[in-house]
Amino acid sequence: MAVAGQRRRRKEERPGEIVEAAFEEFARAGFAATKLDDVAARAGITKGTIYLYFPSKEDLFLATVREMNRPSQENLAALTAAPQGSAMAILRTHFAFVYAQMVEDRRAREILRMLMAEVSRFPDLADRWRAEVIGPAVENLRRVVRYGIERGEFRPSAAEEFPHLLFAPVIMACTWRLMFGDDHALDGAAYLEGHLDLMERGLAQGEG
Amino acid sequence: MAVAGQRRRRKEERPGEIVEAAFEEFARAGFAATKLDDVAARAGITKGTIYLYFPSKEDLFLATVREMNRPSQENLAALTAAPQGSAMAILRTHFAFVYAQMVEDRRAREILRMLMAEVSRFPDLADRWRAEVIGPAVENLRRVVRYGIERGEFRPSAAEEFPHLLFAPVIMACTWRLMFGDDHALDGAAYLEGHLDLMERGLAQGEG
DNA sequence: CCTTATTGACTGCCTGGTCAGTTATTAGTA
DNA sequence: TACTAATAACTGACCAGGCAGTCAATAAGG
Repeated sequence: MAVAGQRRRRKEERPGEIVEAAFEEFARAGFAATKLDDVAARAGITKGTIYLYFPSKEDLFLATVREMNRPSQENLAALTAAPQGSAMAILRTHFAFVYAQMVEDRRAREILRMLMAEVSRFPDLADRWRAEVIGPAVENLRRVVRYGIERGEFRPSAAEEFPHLLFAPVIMACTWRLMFGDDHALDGAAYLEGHLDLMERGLAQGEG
Repeated sequence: MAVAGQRRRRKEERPGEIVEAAFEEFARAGFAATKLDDVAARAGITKGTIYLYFPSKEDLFLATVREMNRPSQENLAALTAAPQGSAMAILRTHFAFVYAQMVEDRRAREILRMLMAEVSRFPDLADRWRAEVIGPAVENLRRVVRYGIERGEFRPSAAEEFPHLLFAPVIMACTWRLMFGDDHALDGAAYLEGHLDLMERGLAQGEG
């Protein structure tokens, strides 16, 4: 067995390790300012090795974003199940999960930052992200709203056309934390509760 | 009088022209990827001239962000006047203005993008922005919510602690447009109307 | 000993920043 | 008004350093 710190042949693990290191560096410095030497150092290899697995810096960036998106894509499937019970209860569960995923988890936030920063360099990346991740998420949310309306639980509202309005506080919290850091983050539990409360009142059938 | 296209001495106008050109380039390419030669070309001068007015690329970036923030800062003052009439009416006017300012105006959106992309490089920039621009805006919104509660128009809600929740759809629309382009922008008027409608229902005193 | 994953020194290009020189402008003089 | 001198805004050629990408040499594994 090879000694740690020495050269080892690891064809299988390398790409994942490189992407992992690349994510940290891209998130820290942005695409242009990231040095492949630093990525390599973080992965415990040298720059040359990166080029055995990725043809260019741009390709490495693309691979990184795709890889980091995978968990949320996979989790989305579970949420698309046929709704039952109170629509509001579904929304509660849904948003509790989404908060944990997008606001609390640093990686998801950093992906948002990276995409926003680099869309002009990779226009098709944003398109794919919308088509594969965001679009379905919006559609899923819309389905729950419709379900609530059919059930007589919700009134008809703009939330049916723009489920984005319901999702907005998540993006707000995400952006806030990205910009002002963990120290100034909005209090997670209270904020989520407030979000759900306002949403419930906003959507509810009421006052006759 | 000097002929157009020839060298001219313009000590007064230069800084503004350079900042203007820098904004376009920074917005297009981000901080690291922006070339000062391009900025100079856009401003109709050469790189050397930039260094007569700004000591470094970083200083130019800072000056650019500050300059672009100025209009929204100045407009904010006008909105902080003593509230009167329906609180909801104030919110309507307020958000109509904010939409025009932040969602429709490309420059404000690009500022958001630039700040998000580069905050890690300029931590004090984010701090100042929060202290000077965002903080007062949140406070202003909170004042209107309190006014509405005192008036018996609004119920007590999380919007008092987190006015962010009311502002969130603006950030959402802003972010959406930044990422997916003008072609996929959310329909401005209908979206704003939906935002206001949900907000009104969410905040309103009602159902006894 | 053969294969191949990995290295690390090397290249060429790019770009932030410099500075000696150039030219428009203004002030001074007649 | 015409000419000259002094000033300083502006230029552009020029470094110096950094970094993406290359490749011949090396060493681990079978």
